[in-house]
Amino acid sequence: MTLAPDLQSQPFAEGVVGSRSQTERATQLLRADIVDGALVPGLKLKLEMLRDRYDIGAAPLREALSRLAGEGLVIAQEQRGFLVSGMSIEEAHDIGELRLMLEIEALRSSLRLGDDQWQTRVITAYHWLERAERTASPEDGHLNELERRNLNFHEALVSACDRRWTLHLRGIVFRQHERYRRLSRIHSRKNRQVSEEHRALLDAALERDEDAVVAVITTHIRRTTKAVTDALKSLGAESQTTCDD
Amino acid sequence: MTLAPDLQSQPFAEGVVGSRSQTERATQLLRADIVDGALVPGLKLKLEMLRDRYDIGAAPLREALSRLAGEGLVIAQEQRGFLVSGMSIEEAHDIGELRLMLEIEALRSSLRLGDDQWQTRVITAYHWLERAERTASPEDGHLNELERRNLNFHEALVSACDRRWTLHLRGIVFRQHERYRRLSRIHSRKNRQVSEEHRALLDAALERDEDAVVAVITTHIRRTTKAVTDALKSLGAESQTTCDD
DNA sequence: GGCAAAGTAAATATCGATTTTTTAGTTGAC
DNA sequence: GTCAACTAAAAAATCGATATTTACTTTGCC
Repeated sequence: MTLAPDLQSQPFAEGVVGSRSQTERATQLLRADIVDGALVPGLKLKLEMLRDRYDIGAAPLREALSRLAGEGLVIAQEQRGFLVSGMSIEEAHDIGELRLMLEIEALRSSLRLGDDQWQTRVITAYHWLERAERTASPEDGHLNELERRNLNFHEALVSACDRRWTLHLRGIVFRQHERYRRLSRIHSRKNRQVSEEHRALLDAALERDEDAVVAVITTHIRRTTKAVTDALKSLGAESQTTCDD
Repeated sequence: MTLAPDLQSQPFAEGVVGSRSQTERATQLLRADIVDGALVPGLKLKLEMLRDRYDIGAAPLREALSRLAGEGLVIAQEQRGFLVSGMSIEEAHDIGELRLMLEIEALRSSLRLGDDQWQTRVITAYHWLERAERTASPEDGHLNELERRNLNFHEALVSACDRRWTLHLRGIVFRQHERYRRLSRIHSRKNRQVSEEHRALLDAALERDEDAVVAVITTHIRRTTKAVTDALKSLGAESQTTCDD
């Protein structure tokens, strides 16, 4: 069965705000703002407010919100509008484990199927990330850039996986995980370890050593998740709400 | 037919078609029609057609479709409307394995946390299902009823799980899996084995024997998935498309 | 003063009409 | 005959206005 021709290849997929449709634009903007915390967990998403913020009409906004509700970033409350889905320590843990499971599946498949192009994508993405990791600055724009390149690298690693549903769910969970990472600004610290893990990931991937990759990714994700829950605990910052209506 | 006694505990309070909002109604109707195959894979979902079919305006329909796109049942094509997401042998396999993974996680958690109420729910749901399984008839309405009670039973089993995201993803995948089961009418056959597995599942669950439950559910899901892919192979019926934008 | 009912303001949900884009069909030049 | 530019019809996306529903505030009663 033919693969989607145009969707995969490009490393720098997201962020294309130049979409022709308002709905698409709204979806991307909202997603970005929720993931990076500009729209805080539990916040009521009033249509008028969003209309002002993005200069997009109510209809496309509602469609975008519905879409995000399907992904679980937003909660749709019957007759009472939408709100940013909550975050909690328990969910952080849940998400972390799911991310690990899905990432492992996707990586295994990708390592088996990856061809030369894949290899090139991985190497390119790694160097791009590595460059950003070296210049550690707690500045905000840089943090965004780092997160973007991190996404890009992990995406490249699994980009040869042919299991569409695994990738789909992985995408949903990855975004949630990123949201938690960002909430608990764990970036500047431990950068050393994380960088080393990325390097190890690259090496093991290029060797097609599945077990090694799994071992590294497990440490990598578990460490991150641990840091997130620790940060949340000390923050005491929580909110509730389910991930579905 | 009166519905399940208490559908609360879990995130997915389905089945309530009497919702006040058109969007909710549309979401449920569309979901049901896609899962049971009334709207076939790959079908273009034209707004006018849906308006006639459900007597619901375009705006709520579009919102419902966006929601389903987030869940992966529907594909949203920029500026070219929506279509029912495709089905293929490869995806059947992918979905099957994901369902297994997620079901295991949810079951483990549920078994540990389940209280008396949970036990009651499980037993009730089992008997309800068992009654339908006994009267095997290939008639259509009965098939729907069977699938409904099957859903109800499995939902009851995991209903004590407190991992919201696991449940959310499990829900998405369960629906897809059901869709495949239905596409390849594997119901009437093998009913014997399936029924036995349900019984084994019940017993092991009430014993809180995690490993036994995992063993049974593994056989159960793998068998089902195998039957689905076999049926698809002989059917030769496939269609493509990705599950993400 | 506290509580409940009524009324007002705010926000959501939905419709109908308009604009834009895509798809299909046709014509005409090479 | 093939391809491309143009045109007409269809469909999708979006806006603006209206109808509902919810949230808030005031008022009247005990």
